[in-house]
Amino acid sequence: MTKETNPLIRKLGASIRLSGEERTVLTDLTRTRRRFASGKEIIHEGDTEHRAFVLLEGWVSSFKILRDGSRQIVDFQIAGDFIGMRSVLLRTVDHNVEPITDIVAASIHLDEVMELFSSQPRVAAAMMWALSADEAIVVERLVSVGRRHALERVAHFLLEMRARLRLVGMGRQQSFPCPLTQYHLADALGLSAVHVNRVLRQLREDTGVTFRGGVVKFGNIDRAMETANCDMGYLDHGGLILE
Amino acid sequence: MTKETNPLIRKLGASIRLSGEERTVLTDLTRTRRRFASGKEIIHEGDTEHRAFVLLEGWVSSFKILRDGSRQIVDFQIAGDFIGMRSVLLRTVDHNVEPITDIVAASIHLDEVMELFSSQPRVAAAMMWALSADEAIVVERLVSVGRRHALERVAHFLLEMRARLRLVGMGRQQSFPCPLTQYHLADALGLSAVHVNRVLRQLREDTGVTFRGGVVKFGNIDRAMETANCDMGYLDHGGLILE
DNA sequence: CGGGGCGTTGAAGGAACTCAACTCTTGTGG
DNA sequence: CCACAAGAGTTGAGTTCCTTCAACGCCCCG
Repeated sequence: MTKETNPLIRKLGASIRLSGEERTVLTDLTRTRRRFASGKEIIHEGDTEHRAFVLLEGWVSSFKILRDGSRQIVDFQIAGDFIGMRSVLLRTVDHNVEPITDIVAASIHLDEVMELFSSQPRVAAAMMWALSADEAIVVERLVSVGRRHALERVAHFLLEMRARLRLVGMGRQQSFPCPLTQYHLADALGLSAVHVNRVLRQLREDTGVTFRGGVVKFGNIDRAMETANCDMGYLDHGGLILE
Repeated sequence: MTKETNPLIRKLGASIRLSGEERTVLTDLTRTRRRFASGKEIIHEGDTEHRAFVLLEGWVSSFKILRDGSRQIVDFQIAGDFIGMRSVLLRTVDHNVEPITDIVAASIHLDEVMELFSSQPRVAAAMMWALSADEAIVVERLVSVGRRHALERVAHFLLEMRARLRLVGMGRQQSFPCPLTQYHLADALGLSAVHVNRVLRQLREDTGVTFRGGVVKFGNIDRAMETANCDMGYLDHGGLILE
């Protein structure tokens, strides 16, 4: 088997063993590719036209804006992740999506997905599995923001991104590329940017983690894990239960 | 049409117009009923045996426990809500579920749901719609915990529960039954119980909202809405987009 | 070379927490 | 029927974590 370059296939392949036909279906599904520039919102809260995508390259953030202008980032998406699926069945879109980098995404049509459920139930189940895993990430973020201290929150987040990226073959054991700013961290973790900065410094001093120049490096993974006070179990779902 | 008493049918009926046959299917799905006592966990984190339910009577909480013993409640479920669906496709269950009151629930088997997708695609879509709406609630809670002050958070939460209960025909314009304690509020909203108590007092003085004796009463809904700084749009999904 | 985005640091203030004591209610068993 | 315990709610005092405000440095790009 050649090394898989389609990140969706790579990701779903982690949950079930995909047949040749199933790979073809997924390849077809991600055929209509489109580029979007960083910083230009592709989905807006309140839209009635629903758009869903599979992200193939780059990073995006999904977020909500409050009346007072503050922002809560719900999650970041990386290659292989779905975008906008959560509200695709609802009347109006309930969040915004903005590329953090320039991205390549494949647009998904609701009809295609519905069709998939009857023609390719295994693939559909694998999609549901991936969406469940995405939801688990949001839930874990809620736990972080609700009950963890800033230091734990940041350490936990960086380890989470490391694990997610490795799942789609990006990043290494001790580091990963990361286009986020400290403002992104702040808005994702319910902190102020100033405090994120201070916490990053402490994290650097304590565990050798650096967040600079678009790269996150871990000096000592174990110490970072300890600081995060977490085992990342919710990310390693170990394949779809159907298999 | 007689007044619907099955809360699942009532809820899904809000998203699509259900045919007689579809109602029958849903009635069958919720036929195997079981009682559980309050306080006795019915789903545990780490379980490999997966159980999903539809809640028919009572309230439950879904939560995670951290190493230090603190608890983050992810969401409460009320009549008509699904329980445990999020991790039903994952290898291990990633959260705990505990009845807050004595409950009646119908257990759902994965096979039945899979079957539903091929035999009753409209019903399946309605189920997905409901699960999307549930996820929207979790996302909105993340926004609350991340970016709203305690007073807004509590006001917002009480208004949210009011809206959810009305959707399944429980509670009134100005009040609803609520078996939660201040500790539940605290753990759901990322606050301490002591602070919840103070905030409830302020809310009572400001807007006439009372939280006592198992009942929440709103003195002045509009002022409460103002305090919550929110429009509840994410709850009113106005039916499935397919229709 | 000037501006803007991002990062860094200090100082001061505030929102929420912890600790601790006390009250109120409820249920239960003597 | 009362005593008592356990759970829930209330309040005060002191503390901590995090925020806000403000200033400044860096670096890249137009």
